[in-house]
Amino acid sequence: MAAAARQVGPEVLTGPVEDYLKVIYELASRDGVAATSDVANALGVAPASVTGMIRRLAAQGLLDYVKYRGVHLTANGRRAALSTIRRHRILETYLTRVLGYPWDRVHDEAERLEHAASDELIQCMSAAMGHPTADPHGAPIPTVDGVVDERLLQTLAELPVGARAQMVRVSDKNPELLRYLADIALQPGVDVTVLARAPFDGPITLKLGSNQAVVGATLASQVLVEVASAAAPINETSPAARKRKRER
Amino acid sequence: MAAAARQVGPEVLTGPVEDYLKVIYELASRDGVAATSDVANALGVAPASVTGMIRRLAAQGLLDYVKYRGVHLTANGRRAALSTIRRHRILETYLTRVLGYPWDRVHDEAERLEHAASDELIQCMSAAMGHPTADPHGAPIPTVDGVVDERLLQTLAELPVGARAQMVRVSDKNPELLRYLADIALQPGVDVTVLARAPFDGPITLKLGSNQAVVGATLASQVLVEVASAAAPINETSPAARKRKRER
DNA sequence: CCAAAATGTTAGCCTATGCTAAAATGCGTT
DNA sequence: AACGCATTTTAGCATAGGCTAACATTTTGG
Repeated sequence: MAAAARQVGPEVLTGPVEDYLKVIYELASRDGVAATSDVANALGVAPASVTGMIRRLAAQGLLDYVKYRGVHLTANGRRAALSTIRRHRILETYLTRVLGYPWDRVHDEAERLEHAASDELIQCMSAAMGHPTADPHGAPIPTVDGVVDERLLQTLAELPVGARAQMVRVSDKNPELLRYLADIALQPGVDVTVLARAPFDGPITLKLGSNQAVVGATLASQVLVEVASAAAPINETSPAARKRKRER
Repeated sequence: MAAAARQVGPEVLTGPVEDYLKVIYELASRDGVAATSDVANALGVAPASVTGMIRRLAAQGLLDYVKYRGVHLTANGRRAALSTIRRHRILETYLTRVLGYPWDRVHDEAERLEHAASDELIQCMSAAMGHPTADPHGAPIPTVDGVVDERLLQTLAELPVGARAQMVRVSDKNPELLRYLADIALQPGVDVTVLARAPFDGPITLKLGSNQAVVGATLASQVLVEVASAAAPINETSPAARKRKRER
């Protein structure tokens, strides 16, 4: 037996196991359950490998598994997943904010470090930054006790012409996209106004500060925003978000 | 196949492989070759496991192996080992200097992170500290091109009464020892004078700044020092150091 | 409502790393 | 020079994680 390992209750989690739990958490928080093929796809492994791993994880009580029906995490599994996600996001934030690591590359680095960094170190880094609540891509950072903001957001593609919103979040997994977003200054925290939309999912014209940018529908659908209505309640679930949830 | 991996030429090095190369480098730089049982001991694995791994590493051209005669690294193996050691020591230094991580615990943390951190990240950290040349325990940090100060040092136990020296280095592997050294303020950089020595490897009385401390022979033999002669040549090899080399 | 397509699981295999027990080798001492 | 002890290697096996090919089940479209 080789691989680095992490304690969780009496159990020990290897790097690959942490990766499985993480993607299952993410898939299942969208759809309720994670499908074998989606997990395989997210991890870049064969579906058969996922079935094998899932059986081991179910035996360890980290997830519930009904053959042919997908999986979801148990309380233990969820706790472990959130711990890994916390490590990942604190690392991304630290690398970006403190070390000036380029934001399109922090993902890969954090992806490896998250399995090696102790919770104590992560706590150190978090404290050094004044305990940030979101990573550089806008993803919420779970607390040590596993509390995380799971509110659903609208995508830029859903906004009507004239809408004003704040850019909140984008996936950290696509370096080219991230570099482009940095180029046009469309990053978490900035204000966006939709100036025009071409029909049939055509390009969307945006006002970004004093500049304008025209973005395609593919890009727009990856950018999550929060409509700039006066004092939006923090746990508000928008109609569009509910719709998205049902549809997946 | 699981485990994280690192590129080195066309080859890929897993965490365990990096660990083997590291301890073989350290053992062989003392004795010329590393013995199977010493490697097994250093890594906490069975001797038979070492034999197995050694055969794979020899096949990959990372070390030279003569059955029953021990191993030493090839140029490739040495390069890989120094790269890992560099990562380890930069990490230790960064954790201590920047994050205030306790010096008796940086070893374990760095031991895991060294396999996950990219050379790019390590370079970032090194730059952020102004490219330090020694880690918090006084161990020299190899440069990116694999140059490292390999000069041999005297131990505190070897100093005659009246000698003045500078504490240079101590192993990072013993947390209790490190905590105790911090307690008595015997850390890299401080000046030490030997005030008295009891016979038969008895306790040694030291002057440390304005304080005194009495240490046992076991501790003294783990603390490496440099005699405070006026302007010691940097590559000087003391008679005592040569003697140590022969004896091992 | 049923057959084909899509999805998921099983069977059998591979590699890396580890272990124990037994056999082989090297070395210090007489 | 040889014997016995310490060291090292070999043989055989285990576990985690991965793969492909074949089989099973679910979903979907006619």
